Amino acid sequence: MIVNMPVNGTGSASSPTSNPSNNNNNKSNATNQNNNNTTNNGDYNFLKRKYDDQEELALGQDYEPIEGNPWKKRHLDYDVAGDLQFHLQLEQNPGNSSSKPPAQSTTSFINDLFAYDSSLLVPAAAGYSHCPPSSAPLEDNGGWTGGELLELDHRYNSGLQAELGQLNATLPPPPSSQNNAQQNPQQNPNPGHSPNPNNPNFLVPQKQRILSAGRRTSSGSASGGNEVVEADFEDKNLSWLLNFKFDEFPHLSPHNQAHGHAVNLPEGSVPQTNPPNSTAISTSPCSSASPTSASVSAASATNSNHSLGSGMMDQRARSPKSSCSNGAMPTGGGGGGCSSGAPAPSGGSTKTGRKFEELVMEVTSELDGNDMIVAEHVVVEDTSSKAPKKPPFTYTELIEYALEDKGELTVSGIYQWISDRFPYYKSNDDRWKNSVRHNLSINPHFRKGVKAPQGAGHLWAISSGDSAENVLAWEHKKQRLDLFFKMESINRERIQQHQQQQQLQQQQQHQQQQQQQQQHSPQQHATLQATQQQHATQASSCLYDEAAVAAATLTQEMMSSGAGGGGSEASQQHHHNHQSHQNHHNHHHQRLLPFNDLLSDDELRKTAGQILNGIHREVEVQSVNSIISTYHDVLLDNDYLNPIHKDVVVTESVLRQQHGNLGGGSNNHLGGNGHMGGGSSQYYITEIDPMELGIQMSHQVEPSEEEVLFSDEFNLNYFGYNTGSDIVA
DNA sequence: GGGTGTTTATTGCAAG
DNA sequence: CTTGCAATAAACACCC
Repeated sequence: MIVNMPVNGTGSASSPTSNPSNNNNNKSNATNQNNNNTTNNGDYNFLKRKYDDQEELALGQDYEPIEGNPWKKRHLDYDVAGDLQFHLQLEQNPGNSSSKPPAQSTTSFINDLFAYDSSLLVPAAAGYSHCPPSSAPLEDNGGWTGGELLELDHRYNSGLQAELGQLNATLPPPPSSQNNAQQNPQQNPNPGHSPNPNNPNFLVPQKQRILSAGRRTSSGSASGGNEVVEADFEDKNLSWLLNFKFDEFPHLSPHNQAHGHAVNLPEGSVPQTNPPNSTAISTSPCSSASPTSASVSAASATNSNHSLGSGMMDQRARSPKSSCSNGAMPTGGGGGGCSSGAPAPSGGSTKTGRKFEELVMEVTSELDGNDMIVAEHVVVEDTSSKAPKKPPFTYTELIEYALEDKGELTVSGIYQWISDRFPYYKSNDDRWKNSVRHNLSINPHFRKGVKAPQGAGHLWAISSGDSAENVLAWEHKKQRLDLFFKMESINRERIQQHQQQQQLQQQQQHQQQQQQQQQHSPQQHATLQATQQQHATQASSCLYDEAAVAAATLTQEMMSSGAGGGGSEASQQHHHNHQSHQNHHNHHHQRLLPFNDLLSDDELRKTAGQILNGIHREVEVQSVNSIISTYHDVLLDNDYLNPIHKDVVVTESVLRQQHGNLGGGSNNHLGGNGHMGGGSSQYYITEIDPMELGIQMSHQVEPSEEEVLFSDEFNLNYFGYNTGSDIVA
């Protein structure tokens, strides 16, 4: 790894990493470092000692002061030797000690897509049924447990990892003969240049999804996928998608949003109304949505060859291993590990056999409100008899949520934030707090800021990281959190419905019995009434489980912050009466989602372009491998952005000739070579001439059909092997 | 003394 | 089986 971090004239405040004494594990030295930190306002130990001796960053060189989370401009380039050089530059001076980065352009864009996401997911497929209907009795193993969420996350990532593996094969070789990248000699005719921006295949998946995202709902049956899906016709070069324009998606324009970005729905989709069965969809508690997600050294977090990062990304990619933290964690056990050390480990079961697609559909169709069949499959979990379940989030995530939400918090503030939202951590057992402190210390993702105004301790914040991958990674995490509360909310709603049904039945029975008892003893009637009252009381106690409290807290906080700016820590702690807030869910959702920092069309387009182009040579990476893993990991892991079937893309990109219309198309630039096989539907370019777009096709000589079909992993993945298989997420 | 911050060690799990 | 990670426990030191 070769890292070059030139100083860019933005101050010379010292940093811990510039202090050689920090590179040891001597405890006294560590303490000294802390002392030093506290004397310097901009001296954050964002690169912790644990990793100092592991990373190969030029620690002796000057680092930028990270005070105020300055945006850093990362630049990737090759040096004369052909090695990748990682440049880190400040785009602007840090303003003050505030941890919130000033710019949210990228985030805003991602937020658009994120909000967009809910309308992109495939409606519930008819016929699947893996859960008891809503009328089923409450069961302990029903509902969405943390394990399920993890499972969902895992399956989601696993599928994308496979996709990533195929995509990697399409990446261009590095400029030199070094073997630090996966190479595909068929690609990138200009190996001497920066790797990815000129490689259309590298970019297409994202563009493709976004393109289809904007038009999916108008496609109708285009995603049916009955027809034989054939390899993309126009070579492995999918640069035609560069024609993609955001102008086609007015809903992505901030000018079309009255108050920030509401939940954007693609054209033709039904605006979300709060369906009778739907519940308050928790907005993100991290409304600020600062794109400061991953480690300041995102490269470290994504470089598989180094353990510099704490594994935020890895953790996400391997979320199942966090199963020890979910509700299905093994009970009992002893000692450390993932066993019970937490306050109240609860039982529960996982549904590992459940298909990811089903899970996604269940969750997301609640968002759409279009298919309440899905809601019928969401099982209610009666949590009244159990201690709060451990949330399916790692301590790192919890801390990150807290810090992203509040910007800066003391340790006690982090405690408070977590315990406010997760009653699991309300326990008197403070062992988890030790873990929180431990995480803060060892995880370079968190940085210790200035001393707290009062009391002991310091303010903690997220280490800066503005790269698109970090933004997307954060969005992914945020979505997970939203998903968690969402499902808990749904679960809670179901409990209520169930109780209402029960009460209704009881009332009916009561009336019937009353009629009957008019002919019998009045004493029996009184006994029956008492019994029914008792049941009703027990049922009502089911309402306020962990999720209820958490969701209520979030909702109230969102409402207050949306009305008058960010509330203080002390103002967030009202947990009651959450139901009343649900009635105003939609309004809150629009108002409170972090879409306030709007961009102009040009900015939006530019930002989108940066993301789609792999940040265009400004990717924070340490090697070509890192480019691959970083970019793909994040973008693909966040594939929820555009889970659109290729058919939709092809059809709506005017690349498909309808059944029977093939052949003889005068606008077919590729003529008869467009035939991609014996299938009944064929893809070929109709009106878009890549050359007109200034796109140089990778094959100047038309390849053979077989070559086109089988030489490109991307096409195989996206256009060859997925016949009729809808990509759900 | 309690809160905070750091470090080390251990354990269990999942993935390779 | 190895490795990496998260969770947990514990010790220690500093600060208020």
